[in-house]
Amino acid sequence: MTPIPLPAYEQVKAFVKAQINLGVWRPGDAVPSEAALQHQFGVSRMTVNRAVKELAVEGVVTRVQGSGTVVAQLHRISSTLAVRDIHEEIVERGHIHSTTVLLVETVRADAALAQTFNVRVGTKVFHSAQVHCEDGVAIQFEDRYVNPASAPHYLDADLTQTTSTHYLLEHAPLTEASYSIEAALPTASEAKALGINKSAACLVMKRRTISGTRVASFARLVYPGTRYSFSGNFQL
Amino acid sequence: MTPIPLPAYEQVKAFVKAQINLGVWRPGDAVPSEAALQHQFGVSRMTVNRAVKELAVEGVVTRVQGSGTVVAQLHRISSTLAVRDIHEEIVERGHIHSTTVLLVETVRADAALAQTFNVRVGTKVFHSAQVHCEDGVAIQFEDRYVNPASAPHYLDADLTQTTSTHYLLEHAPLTEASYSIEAALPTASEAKALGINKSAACLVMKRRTISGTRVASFARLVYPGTRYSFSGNFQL
DNA sequence: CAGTGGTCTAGACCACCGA
DNA sequence: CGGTGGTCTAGACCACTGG
Repeated sequence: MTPIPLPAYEQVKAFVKAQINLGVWRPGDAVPSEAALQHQFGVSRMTVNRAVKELAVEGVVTRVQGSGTVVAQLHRISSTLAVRDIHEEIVERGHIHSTTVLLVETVRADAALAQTFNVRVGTKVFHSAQVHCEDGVAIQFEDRYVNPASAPHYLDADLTQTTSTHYLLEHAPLTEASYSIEAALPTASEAKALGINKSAACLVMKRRTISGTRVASFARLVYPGTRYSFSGNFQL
Repeated sequence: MTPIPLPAYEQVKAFVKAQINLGVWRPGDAVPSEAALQHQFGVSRMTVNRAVKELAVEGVVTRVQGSGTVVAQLHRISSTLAVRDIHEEIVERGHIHSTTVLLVETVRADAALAQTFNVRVGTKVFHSAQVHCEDGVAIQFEDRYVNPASAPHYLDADLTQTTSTHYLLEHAPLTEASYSIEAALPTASEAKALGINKSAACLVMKRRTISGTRVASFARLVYPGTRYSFSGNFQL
């Protein structure tokens, strides 16, 4: 099968995972100590340590210093939900990305915006709205507010040539982000811009990005439920 | 600040991340080689290797054997979306979980089900439907099909005492799962069971789990959009 | 070819846990 | 206290990349 033999640490990982998947070791059971595995496989402790450490990172086992390693109670069904630049995402699927810029303006922060950006009410904030299309079909409405302190020249950006996500990553290095995904009906203007019915369910992602010590941007991304979905795969 | 000094590999990681976040090293720029960092910090190569390897796993840098290490082009905004047992999730929030079992039955697979489970049309498949409540408020409709080959006694499980997720994890060790999240309107029966309006947008998660070589279960989970959201946080 | 990262060893010291 | 995992070293050989 594999002309190139697996690295030693992968063999150790495979062995441990096999015991778990076959039900030989059940959740809560102890996994052999590093010393035991070291002798069993005839490898150094560093190698065994790497194998088990990676399994711990993957959530397959739980380690407690001084106590030992046990099979994780609930193999959590988790996977990395990657939030990418919409342009890259579309191009990677081999499709054509186009965008219509609906609005670019400067506004004064109201109470809600001020709280989001952690600034005083009345502070200037940039605002843009656009629709992203994949092969001509609208799949995302992007309503974004940008902190001028993080990207002072945001209004000069040509959003038809560079996505705002990309522009911001270039000009305000990302240090932190938080998001939420929920379902909602579109507003009247969103429905119109997306070309969908007002009663069509949409995925709404709200995302706040932080650059350094400042809140750099807040975006509300609306996806028609029938045209877009998040998906993921999880192994182990 | 820190009474306990950071491990050496963490110091190396912190240094590299700082250079990136401060904009000293831009996306695409080369990161110093392991040998260079080794001399700069006066630590062994294994330690430097661990630091940079972890940054690569986190997506901060990209490594190519023989070529070198560069700052990742797009710091992907990604985070682990953990899909947990609904019971655990509710209890962890300090709330009370209750469930109403609407249906438990055996059905014959139609074409779609047969394809999902990779079995022949007409094969027996278990089916259950229930509503999960948090402090008495319905937050999830769970429509689930289970492969008898993976969990032959699923029908005997008391779903009011054990969630089906938990039961399946106990009886059919999880090896793989895939899911998708989209927005949709509930079916008439789902709306009724959840006690929501038929035109209320919902999050719909479809999840297929694999145990060993068999598809163990397929679930359709419907969350009222106004009562539930997925959220996550991402750093670095 | 020289430089890079990928893997591995045979030690070592430490902090922590449970008995 | 002995056993555990967390970290670290100073070497080493290899596969791969680029010029």
